[in-house]
Amino acid sequence: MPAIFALIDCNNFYVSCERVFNPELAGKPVVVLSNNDGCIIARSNEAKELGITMGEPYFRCKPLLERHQVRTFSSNYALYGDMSQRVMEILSRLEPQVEIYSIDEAFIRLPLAGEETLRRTGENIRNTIRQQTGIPVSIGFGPTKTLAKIANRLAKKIPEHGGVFAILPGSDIDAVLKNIEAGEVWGIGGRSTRKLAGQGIRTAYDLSRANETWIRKHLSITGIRTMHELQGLSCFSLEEGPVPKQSIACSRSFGALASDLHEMREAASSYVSRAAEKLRGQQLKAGCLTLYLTTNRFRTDLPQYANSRTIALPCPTSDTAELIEQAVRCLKELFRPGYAYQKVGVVLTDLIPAHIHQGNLFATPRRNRDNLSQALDRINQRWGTDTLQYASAGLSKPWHHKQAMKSPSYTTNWRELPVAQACLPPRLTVNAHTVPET
DNA sequence: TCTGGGGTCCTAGGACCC
DNA sequence: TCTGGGGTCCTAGGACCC
Repeated sequence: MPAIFALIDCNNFYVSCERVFNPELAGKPVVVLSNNDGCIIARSNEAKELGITMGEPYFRCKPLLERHQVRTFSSNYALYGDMSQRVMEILSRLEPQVEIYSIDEAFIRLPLAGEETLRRTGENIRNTIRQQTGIPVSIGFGPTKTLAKIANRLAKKIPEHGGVFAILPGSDIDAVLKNIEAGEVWGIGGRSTRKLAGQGIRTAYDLSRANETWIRKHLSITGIRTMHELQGLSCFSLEEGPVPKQSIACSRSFGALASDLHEMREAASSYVSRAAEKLRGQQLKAGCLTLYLTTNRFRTDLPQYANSRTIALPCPTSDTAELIEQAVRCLKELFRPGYAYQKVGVVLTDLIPAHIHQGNLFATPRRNRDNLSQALDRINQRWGTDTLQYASAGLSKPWHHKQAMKSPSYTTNWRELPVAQACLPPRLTVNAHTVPET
């Protein structure tokens, strides 16, 4: 049966999450900053209109933000992650075939139908999500994922579409593609855009009619797929169910540049702990650990150094202590005194399911500490991150990143629940903020 | 002074095998 | 003087995504 794809995309997702619990932000310019309050990663439409660009360093646009009284937030991933889960659950209730593509996007696949039917389906999804979470979404339909992405962009960009737009097979797709720049196409980044422009390929339409041999040579097989998708030939299928991860990483920029091995060791231990927690959360073990460190590449006035080291673990593991031990070994090898470091990070790879036990003939067997890890995770889930942690991660954490303007974790922390006030009879106020006895 | 973090896929080239 | 062909695996680097 012929099918059609739809892309459901939350509008300005992080900003919308902040607005759900802070209605006075509606209609005002709002931005959300990256970790460490480094740069802009989400903007409300009002903020976009002020000319604030994606990825712009905060310190550079700060005067503009202040001049226009733009409400500025540090990123609050506990909130965004939880809101995302709610949106995806609703979508999965409404539609049988769903692929969660990112924190704020999902593809669905549904039987091909007429424009009116699709519009009604789209509006129903849009209204249900809006009503049950407060998050506004846009929906684009298309015969391929790439075309659904373009339809979504148009649903968002042109207010007359009311947040839902369909590109139907058999319709005048070329006319739509002629108004889309090549660089706006999913999978065509900055480098490819420049290469294409050199060949006079400027629009999505041009790309759909380009010379395949040239595309194959300069944009590889992925470019060919994108080209076919623009022609309406589906090359990317719907990935349902969780796709097993190839790697799990954790890294942060320091709040201030660090040149002390002891501080770096604490940070590395802390990131390893987080990565190991994720690993166990997905019932995986890692066979390989990479540690990397780098100075601040923007500080050209300072000496630069970046390096990484990868080691195969004696046996695949998810044990925090063991991973910390290996990471610290790498760190000591990589660390050079005399540099101001900006970041250290850890990547776990060669992931295998935790229930597979592959021994190593030459390694000294380790005590199985799965029970310890489980207890650790349960305590931290129940009482909050880092209630219990390894001492090597340090307590004062001077390297910790900035997060000066974070909103409360409204939906994931009992102590930060929003306060609802009912003022029914005069002078009687009910404060519904409850904190469980601990 | 201050510039994020976590992922995926593809390719070319080297090393190695028979 | 002459020096194959076919294949795999690994890695680093590039490009892209949100």
